[in-house]
Amino acid sequence: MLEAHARAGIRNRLLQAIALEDWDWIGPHLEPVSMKERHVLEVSTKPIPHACFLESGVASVVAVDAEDHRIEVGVIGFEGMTGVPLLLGDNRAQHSTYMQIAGSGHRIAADALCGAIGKSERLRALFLKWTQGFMIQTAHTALANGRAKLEQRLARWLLMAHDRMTTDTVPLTHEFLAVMLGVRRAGVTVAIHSFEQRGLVTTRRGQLTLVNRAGIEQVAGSFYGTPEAELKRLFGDATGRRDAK
Amino acid sequence: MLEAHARAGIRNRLLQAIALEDWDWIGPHLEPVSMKERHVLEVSTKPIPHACFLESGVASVVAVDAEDHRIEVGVIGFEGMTGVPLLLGDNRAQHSTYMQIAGSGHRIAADALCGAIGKSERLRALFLKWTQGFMIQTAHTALANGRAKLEQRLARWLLMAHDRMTTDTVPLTHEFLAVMLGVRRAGVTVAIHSFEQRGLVTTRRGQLTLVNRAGIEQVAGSFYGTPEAELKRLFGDATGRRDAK
DNA sequence: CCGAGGCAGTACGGTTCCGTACCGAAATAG
DNA sequence: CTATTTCGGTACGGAACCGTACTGCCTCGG
Repeated sequence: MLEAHARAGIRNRLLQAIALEDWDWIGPHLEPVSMKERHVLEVSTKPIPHACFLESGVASVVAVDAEDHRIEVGVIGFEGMTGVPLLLGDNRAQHSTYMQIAGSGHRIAADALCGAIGKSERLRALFLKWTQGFMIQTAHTALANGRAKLEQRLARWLLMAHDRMTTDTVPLTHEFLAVMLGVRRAGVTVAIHSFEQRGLVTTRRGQLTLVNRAGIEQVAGSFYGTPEAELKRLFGDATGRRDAK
Repeated sequence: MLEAHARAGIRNRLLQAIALEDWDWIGPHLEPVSMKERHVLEVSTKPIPHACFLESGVASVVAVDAEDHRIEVGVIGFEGMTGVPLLLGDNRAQHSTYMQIAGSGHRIAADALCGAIGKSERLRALFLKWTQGFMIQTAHTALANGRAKLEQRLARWLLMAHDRMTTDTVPLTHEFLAVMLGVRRAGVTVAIHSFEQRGLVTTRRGQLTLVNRAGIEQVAGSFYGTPEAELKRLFGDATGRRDAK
């Protein structure tokens, strides 16, 4: 539960963008949550209990098929929300969603969210705009998966994670990066090693630090950037790609 | 323009699913269109003039990036509609959309569509349900692009096209199939040749006929089927995967 | 009926990435 | 402080697919 006066500390871009008149539909239903890495938000084929507006951390949306092939189809941070199907009138999760990098946020019960967007047209429009941004990200993930090389995809992933973090260090093992990208763990190791030798990142066991963001952007090329630019277009410059340091 | 009494001949699943009370928001604004292959419906970065409810034919939604990498991220036929961004409050096309297989349908001006979903809650819910189905398809395209082999992806594409056609013959060159899948033209040729030798398809210059759909489904494995099953779940058995013959 | 252009078949070296596996090093638990 | 687990580095053969290119055939327009 979060009263109107508590909005000041909010970092989530979607909550920030809620009009004052709409806040009462959402704020009182928000419940602060802190989530460790691998915390599960949605399970494929099961009902979605809550939507979550992240304040920090990064969530992964992972598509799964009947033979258990998996791949990440989207990344969500403080710029957005989980539970997109709820916005489209579906209460079942098609994909699995879990925290890839630990963080916190505010969750709202599925019913409360559906009620809110049923009451306020403006609120619904805001969330649907986010849905549009997320769809674009998924489409460009499909593009990268089909056309980009491993190094480009890894660079893209690191940049997307970095956009959603306050530090430059990604606390992830090669194994998990490999699962996200749908490639071999060993392939990730080699790629990271190459990045390191080029001075783009430094590594320690279980973590990786971006030291030359511009260089990583160069590796990713145009596979990174379009969804970020579109989010800016949809929401204004406050959201989207963070400037290189 | 299509009056209420003209609904009888409609084959488009979404138009069929419109409640009688809602028909007046849509029907009078519909304009019949016939479109050849490669007819352009939406151009990346430009405003979307119309949404289109297909009666026949297949449209491809193709994501493009700044360096002109392209790949198909979705297929639309008589089960759905083009112009998804309009439903989410965005009037710009992020992707290019064009007819891959010639067909006909009914189009509605962007303004009229937005007006209609603004007036009828039920109508909006219907179209958003389609949006959800389309998102699932895009996500599974990302999955297939990242994890499936060329033959599996080709099989998946043929099945998705077949679901949306009334004949078993796909009038496409290897070149265009290759563009959709984001692979070499020569790679498609070899894969089709393999299909042919296994008795799954027959080919002529510029066209390909499915003769053993079950066999093709076996090749695609679980990379095909999930979005189709979800569409069934969302809309009932009338839509979705067509039974094998 | 013939010429031009589009399309399919084939080839070949090269690259990327996979599947698998092994080992040492680093963190963690007891 | 030691034992156990997890993680990263490395290796190797092989499969999949690429980029490129050449050729012959089919189809359609004239």
